Amino acid sequence: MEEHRIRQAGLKVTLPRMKILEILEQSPLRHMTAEDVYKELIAREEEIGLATVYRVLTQFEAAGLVERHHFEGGQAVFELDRGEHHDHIVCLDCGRVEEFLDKTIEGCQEKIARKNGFRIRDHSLILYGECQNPKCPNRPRE
Amino acid sequence: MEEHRIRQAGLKVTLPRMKILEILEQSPLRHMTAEDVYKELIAREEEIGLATVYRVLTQFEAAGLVERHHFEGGQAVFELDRGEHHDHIVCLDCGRVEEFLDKTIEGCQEKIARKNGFRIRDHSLILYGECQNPKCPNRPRE
DNA sequence: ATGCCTGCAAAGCTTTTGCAGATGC
DNA sequence: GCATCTGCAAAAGCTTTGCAGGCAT
Repeated sequence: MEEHRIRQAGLKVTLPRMKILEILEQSPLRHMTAEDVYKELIAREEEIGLATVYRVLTQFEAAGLVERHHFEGGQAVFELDRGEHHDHIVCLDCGRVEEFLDKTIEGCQEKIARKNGFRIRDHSLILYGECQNPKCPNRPRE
Repeated sequence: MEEHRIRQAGLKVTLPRMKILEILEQSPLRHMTAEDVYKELIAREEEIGLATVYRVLTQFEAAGLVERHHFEGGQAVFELDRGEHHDHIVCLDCGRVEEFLDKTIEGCQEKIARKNGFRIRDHSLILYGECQNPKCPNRPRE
């Protein structure tokens, strides 16, 4: 349950934190912007400010509870860290996000880092394309 | 020369465009922020506004002359498109950027896209780590 | 009781835009 | 000459911060 994970992160268990964690766990969108979370709070009639959403998400990130990604489009998206690393493939038309993990690629990255004298601390791999979902509006971005 | 490439992009050949393209070609930094370009213009005593730098870089991007990347840190970086696709490895301590190309990874990406029913239009692979450069300040980011 | 949290409003940063004058073709 | 371009300043969009009051422990 949320309470424990928040306390374990060294944070006080407060209503905003509980609610935000709950939303991240329950939402069908696994990748949400701060605005998305905020709107969902509004929908649930919670009186929590956008600034708090940002603060809490940043704290959760520092605590390793969530990951922050920078997809195209300026807004950061947040995703609950479920412990399984993966990369992303994003549809440029409908915004759908799929996750994938490729052992070969992960291995190559290590090799490349070594060859360049780097110790990898993190990486970001995002594929952008057009998905074949029939419901995808497949409209070119303006 | 610059003149031809600008005209070919369907843009009028103007002093700001020439200068900006020149800077991108001459700078030892292959990855520059708009601010970097602007500062270099100042250094060269050109009276070109930051807004123009952004406008021109965006036009160059649309024309395929430059690529825009979003490394960590909020600012976009621009890089002359020299025709050879590559990915990036960025030092979190000193900001140094190395380029690499791995055929295996590129191939895997295609395979992953196919498996997920996507047609890839673009991708972004950035490794973040610590470089072993003796001059690297190797200080942890605050 | 104390120190951490929150809401609000204001500020910060990067990037974009409106407009009037300037410039390339 | 006319459309495109530029500089300036203002606006926009996302995110952070200051502050005074509120809440968890």
